[in-house]
Amino acid sequence: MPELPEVEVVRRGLEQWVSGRTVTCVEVLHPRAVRRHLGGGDDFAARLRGHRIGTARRRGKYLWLPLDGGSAVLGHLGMSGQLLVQPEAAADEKHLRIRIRFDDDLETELRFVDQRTFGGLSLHDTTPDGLPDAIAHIARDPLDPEFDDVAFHTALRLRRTTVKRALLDQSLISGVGNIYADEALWRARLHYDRPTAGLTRPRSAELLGHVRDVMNAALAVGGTSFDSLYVNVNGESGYFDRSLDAYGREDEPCRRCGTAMRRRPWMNRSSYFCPRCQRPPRPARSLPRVAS
DNA sequence: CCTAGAACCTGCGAGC
DNA sequence: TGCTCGCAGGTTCTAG
Repeated sequence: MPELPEVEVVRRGLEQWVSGRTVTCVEVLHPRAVRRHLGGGDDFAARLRGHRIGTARRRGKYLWLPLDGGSAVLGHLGMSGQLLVQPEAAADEKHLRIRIRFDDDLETELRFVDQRTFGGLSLHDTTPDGLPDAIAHIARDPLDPEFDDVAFHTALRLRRTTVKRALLDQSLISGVGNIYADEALWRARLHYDRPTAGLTRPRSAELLGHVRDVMNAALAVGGTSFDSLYVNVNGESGYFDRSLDAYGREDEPCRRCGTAMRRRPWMNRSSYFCPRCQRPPRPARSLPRVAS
């Protein structure tokens, strides 16, 4: 479950069901699931054993479990990853990659399940503010109280790129993925191919406001799930798919003006937009030179 | 330095 | 029925 609201739903589940417990046993069933852990699967398991898990944290689409002793288990769900709290007796999932057991008698275990293996877990040292060192390059997310709106606008103006690319750039703003980018752009009536350099302060502030609004709305109903791939730690789906205005709505009427929504291939995926509310930028041409 | 595109995986549904 | 193709909520590495 890829984007910020879905990852936050998982983080809350981990905080409730895993934080405070002590690891006894770790089983790595697929090496790709720990590929970001340089020491490999055996090292991952050995370093985790015996440690108590602190409060689950998140930045953008990354989440982590701080351990006593100053390190942390960093997790990313990729495209199809799930973190599930399951009864120890429950049958293994087909794509179970990592199992973590605890020393208490709750008889539940933490499972990392991932069909496409783009996600994974790894162990890292943490910086003084508690951030795993491996994600120092990830920007704060828009729901972080310390997110710097002015710096974000300045960065947009400096980039020679387009607005959707910028929204998906996790070093500029984290947590936004393909769904919430399209939703925020639809709300802001901005075409995905608009150059960021032309955005005014009010325009980028408005866009940022829509990013926050749509993410908070999704969070309130447990996130977006089209299928059983995207679930919380108890395997339950969210309901925000019913409230999507742009993503996945090709040929359906725009909820503002009734025009048929369009889908365009974009960066090996898709962009959904209203051709009337979200007018494309003027065709690219060379910038006029200053008259001499 | 910066930006755009391909690569990394598995599975599902549509079309032939 | 069975095959191929296109498509999927992401990140990272490479080429230009």
